[in-house]
Amino acid sequence: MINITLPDGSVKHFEKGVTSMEIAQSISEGLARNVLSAEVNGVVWDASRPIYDDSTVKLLTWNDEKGKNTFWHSSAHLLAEALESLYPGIKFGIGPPIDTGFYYDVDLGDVSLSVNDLPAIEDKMLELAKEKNAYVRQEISKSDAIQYFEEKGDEYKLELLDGLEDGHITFYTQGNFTDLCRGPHIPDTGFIKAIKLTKVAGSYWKGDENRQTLTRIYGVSFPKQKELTEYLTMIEEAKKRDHRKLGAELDLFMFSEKVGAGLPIWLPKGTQLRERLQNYLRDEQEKRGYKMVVTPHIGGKELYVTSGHYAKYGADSFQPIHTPREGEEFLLKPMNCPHHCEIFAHKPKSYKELPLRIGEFGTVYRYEQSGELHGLSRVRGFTQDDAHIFCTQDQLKSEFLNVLDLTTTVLHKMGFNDFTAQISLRDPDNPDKYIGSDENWKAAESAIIEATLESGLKTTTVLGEAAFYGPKLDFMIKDALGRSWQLGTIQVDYNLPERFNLEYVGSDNKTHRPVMIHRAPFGSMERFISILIEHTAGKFPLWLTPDQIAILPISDRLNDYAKEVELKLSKHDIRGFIDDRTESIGKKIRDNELKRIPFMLIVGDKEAENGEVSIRRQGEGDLGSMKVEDFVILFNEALAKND
RNA sequence: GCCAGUGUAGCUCAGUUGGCCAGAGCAGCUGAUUUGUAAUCAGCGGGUCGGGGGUUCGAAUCCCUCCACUGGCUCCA
Repeated sequence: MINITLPDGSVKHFEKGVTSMEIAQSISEGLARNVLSAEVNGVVWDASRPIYDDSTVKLLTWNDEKGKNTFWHSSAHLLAEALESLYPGIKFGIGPPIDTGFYYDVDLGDVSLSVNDLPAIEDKMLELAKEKNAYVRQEISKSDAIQYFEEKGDEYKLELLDGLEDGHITFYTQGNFTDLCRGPHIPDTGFIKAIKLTKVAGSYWKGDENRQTLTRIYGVSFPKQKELTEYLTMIEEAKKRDHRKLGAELDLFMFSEKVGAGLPIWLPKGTQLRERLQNYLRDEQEKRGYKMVVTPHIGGKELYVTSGHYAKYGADSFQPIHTPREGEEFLLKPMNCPHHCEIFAHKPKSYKELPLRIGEFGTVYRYEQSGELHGLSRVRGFTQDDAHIFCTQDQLKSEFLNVLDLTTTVLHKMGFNDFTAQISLRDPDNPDKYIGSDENWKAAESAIIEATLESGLKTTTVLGEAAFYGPKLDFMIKDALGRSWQLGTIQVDYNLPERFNLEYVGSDNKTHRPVMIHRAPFGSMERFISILIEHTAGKFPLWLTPDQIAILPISDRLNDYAKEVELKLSKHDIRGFIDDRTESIGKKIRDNELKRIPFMLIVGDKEAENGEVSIRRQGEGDLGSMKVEDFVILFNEALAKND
């Protein structure tokens, strides 16, 4: 007999070799039907795997992230089985679960797959799922495993096997499909009731663009049909919030092929929004001791040779601008820091001037790869809410905390509460990718880690994601479709001060090298606004939205009264417009609802007589009539609540 | 940049076994209507079918190429 400890702390006795499934059955049949896998002493196992020693066991179902992972991992195997039966002879890369669903990378040889082929594959998967084939685990020697895949002719699996240690290799088989796999898996394919293959994409083997292109098939699966239907509805709703769609509907921005791909054009409404954001951010920064500057959109090529950027990015950037003077070359600025370094170097600096915080809404141009462009999120010309802080080594941590406070303050003001701070450090296996000394890197990395710890932010740490000149902290946030984007960024840099030979005179009357922090709380105005649009579905906070009110006269004869109302409200800094088109009131309401105008003020003869307006709140409907003065109060209350 | 897909009027879309002057709704314009909480009615104008090249008696439709966009991959100073 062995002792099994359950999450509630209770201990039950079972025969040696009991499975998690059997433990579930001992609790209830219903639970047993829903067990996907189990966490045994902290490791996720197959529910069907025998347990031989005293253990702590947590049964995992669809309600556990780890249970879902098992489910989706098994679904990837089912996809592979379906693919192999439909396209015999294909080779398999990897097929992991992801945040939502799973994918499998396959080499289809000469076959080219499109989304039109997916329904047939789904059907095959469902057919195989109905067979309720068990996922059977098998420990196998490395030589036998190699022999299996050599006979099958799957060089990808052989390459994966190459990195595995003999004695720790397992195969999983369900139906006619066997895969090299660590597991675990769900008991049988019958658990998978609903499947949607969502997209086909190219991917590089091992993520290396110099290696084979594989076909990646993405899918998502569920234990109940209803959950798939709900998921699909959610995706449809998310698409309605897409900033590219809303940006066009709300007349915020546009693109023009003639102007160029990835070069957003801000329309009047979008410009109002953007400038209000900038003003807000400028105020917050000036409160924190930043000094704003303006620098040109171009810079001499030597500037970027000095900074080191020309050597690293020159070939893949917008190419130099030439002038009538032979040999003279300028580059569109891809970042603001070299200009700011020149500002620092302009006059001798004393330690008394530090920290020096130089801020600029600086527009930069980067020749992003064509396949990368994406609405406002990834563009070739964008405006950073940039600043560079020059400080002493001692000031580094407090400056870092100051920036963390600024960033979290502005993100919260915008209603973003769900973001993570990603600490990006060096790839220890690839020191050649980075410039700067080892000591400096270590000092910078520990400064970031310490400050972030003190701030109490939700963090993740990723090795190998650092910039080439220093480690960084990025604020990651998700768009409507769950894709993760980097917004704000804070980067420590020991490199540029050296390259620009920046110095200050210390209290010891000796020269010292300042430390530099690059930081942008929004990242770029473009990307920030793209995320803001998706999070608010176009219903911007009242203080920020381009038009706060629309006055809708019921007929032409009320236009004069509408103007009176508009004038009164503008004296209270309430902005908007009169919709005096010769349209029915129903039509005007509909149009202004769709434009997400927060308040509609409907004025007819009754209102004009009494000095009133009839209020309609966007998305809520009629709030009844009130005096104009009372509306001002109502409006200011809504403003105060940051609605 | 790579893989796959898409591109017809300002917008959403129909039209593809190649064949009369390429259609609809919305938007726009003109006129009528002066309207009470999500679309008033009528008339009119509007398209190099993404650009270029080719096949064909004939191309929106088939082929090549370039561009843009979409979904991923890679990249992101």
